[in-house]
Amino acid sequence: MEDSVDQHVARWAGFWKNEPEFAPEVEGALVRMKYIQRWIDRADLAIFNDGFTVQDYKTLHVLMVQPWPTEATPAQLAEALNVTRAAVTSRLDRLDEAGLITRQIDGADRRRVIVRPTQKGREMWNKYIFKGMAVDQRALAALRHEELVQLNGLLRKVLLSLEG
Amino acid sequence: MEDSVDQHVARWAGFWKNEPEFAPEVEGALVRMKYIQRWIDRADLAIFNDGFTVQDYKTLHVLMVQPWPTEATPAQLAEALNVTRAAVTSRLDRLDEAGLITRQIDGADRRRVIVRPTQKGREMWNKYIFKGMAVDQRALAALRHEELVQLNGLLRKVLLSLEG
DNA sequence: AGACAGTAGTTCACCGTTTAACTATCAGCA
DNA sequence: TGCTGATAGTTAAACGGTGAACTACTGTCT
Repeated sequence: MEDSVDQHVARWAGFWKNEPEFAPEVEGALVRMKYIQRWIDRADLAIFNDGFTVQDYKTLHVLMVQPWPTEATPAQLAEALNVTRAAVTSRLDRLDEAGLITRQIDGADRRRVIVRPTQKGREMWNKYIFKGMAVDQRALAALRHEELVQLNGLLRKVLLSLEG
Repeated sequence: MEDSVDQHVARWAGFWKNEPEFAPEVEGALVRMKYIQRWIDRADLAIFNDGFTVQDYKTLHVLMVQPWPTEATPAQLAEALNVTRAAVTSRLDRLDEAGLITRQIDGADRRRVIVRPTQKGREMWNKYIFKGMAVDQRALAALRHEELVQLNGLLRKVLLSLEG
């Protein structure tokens, strides 16, 4: 059965009939990933309707999933979030304001700031983490466990080549 | 062999040992897709170093891959680009300024604007389209053709369930 | 010890996007 | 024909991000 991407790709193939640079399976796979991502982004957005934004959540999340102890520097968070340190500064300002995290200057290296979740921050994270995972599961619900393993195998192969 | 995502997921699994809501294969697959997407975004960014930006390109691209005839309304472009119509307006202002597209009021419905690429716009698109596809191919170069087909099969299955 | 390059975080100006008005137009209906 | 509600696109203010300057601090080399 055909999805919307099959139609797109078929149309593009018309343009580039004789172009070896056009690989339908490559374009198809990437567009599909983008569509799935988009679907999840929209579903995630619907979860956060109050003052707590999806950026706030993601920032809190990368902090919470740090290896024990649960703490990180702004630079580490910036790397994990794929934003600049400047952006992290303003996000932390908001989280700090809301009492969800604390910032403490590192005694051993006074340039560094150590960010930690407060109790309230942990609770806020807990409130949303399962909703987020539920969205993810709904997104991939069409695949059986065996197919998920297969998918991960293929994606892992790709990622290893990019990371190497 | 393990990639970086295996490590992340293994750590998360520590948190949620007994939580049925946490599905390692689901989280793994989605994070991997995100990482691949991120790698491509960065590579794409490197292609556009002159005044022509990646947004300009993407806007031109979704216009060019329209079914014949090559024309679209701002609203269609906004949908395809996943941005608001307001954002499209400002993008089109730039493209118009640069002489890459034309805007013409639809005679049949004078609220509508029909956007078309100029000859110069077509040439600009042609200049970059193959570079973009080369990046895409490099991203998935680790997979053989047979594996790409398999990957598309799995992703198609997902997308069909989301579109249905 | 003092100079100096390097690093962590913040601040600031700029840019693109969003959200919310606002204008112009269309279609339906009294 | 003239309301009325809906729709397409634009405009304006607010927001979040980037990149570059800036501050504070560290570690090394002489």
